[in-house]
Amino acid sequence: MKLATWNVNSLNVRLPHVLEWLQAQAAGDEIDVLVLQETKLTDDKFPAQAFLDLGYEIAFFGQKTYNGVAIISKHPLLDVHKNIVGFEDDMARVISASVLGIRVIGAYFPNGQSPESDKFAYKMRWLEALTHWVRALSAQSEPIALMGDFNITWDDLDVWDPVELAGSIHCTDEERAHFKNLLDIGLFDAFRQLHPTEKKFSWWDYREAAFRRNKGLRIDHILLSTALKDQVQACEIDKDARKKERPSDHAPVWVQLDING
DNA sequence: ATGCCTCAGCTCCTGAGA
Repeated sequence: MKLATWNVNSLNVRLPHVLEWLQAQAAGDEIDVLVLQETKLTDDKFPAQAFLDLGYEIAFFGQKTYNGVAIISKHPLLDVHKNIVGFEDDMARVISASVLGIRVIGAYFPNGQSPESDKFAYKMRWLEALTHWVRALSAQSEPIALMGDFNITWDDLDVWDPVELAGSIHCTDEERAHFKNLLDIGLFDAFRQLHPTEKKFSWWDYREAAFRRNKGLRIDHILLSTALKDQVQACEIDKDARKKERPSDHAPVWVQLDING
């Protein structure tokens, strides 16, 4: 079973990339579940048919201009929820479903802008609510796959220049403390589990030729319940997707699990 | 140059992203 996450920065612009990527992956082990962030589409504009034509089921939750999330799945999507249950939010940031007995959560974490801003305070409240909700979910029997654009680096290995970016957004102690709280629920970082010392990034700024100079961050993550630890076979960041014409600023991340389906 | 690039929208500039 292969799970993936990708912040596409406008599905309207990136739809051809996503379809091409799904089809290219299908040459090996196909993607079973893909969660998307920053679709930037209201639900009436979601390109549902394109995914249905490839044999995928879909669930989506969007809004105009900003945010917007979706789940694309080869298997039935059961018990779909939009946003963090129990947290009032006027932004479309989370969609979750049960897929083959796994509680899949696709999330677009708030950016936070800068530690002094109101947006950072919102990010802290949002993270608090997410952790509370995921903790409640973890008390149930289903293992969890929390995937998406976290907008948080776990540690300095995830940062191209940890000295220059120390204490800046995505790298603050407060954000990383929330990341640790999520792990403490009983989740592990699939990429780091398989690549303990590799400095690899999932996002590069469009500006300053950041991709060419590999000035990036690893902020897109797949956290899995520890019950799945022995089943993890591979986890990679597909940097090639960032090399395409008109790419998203994020690369997709996928994990292969030794589970039927 | 966080004035750098990209995207959406009450679109020819502005706000936001990270």
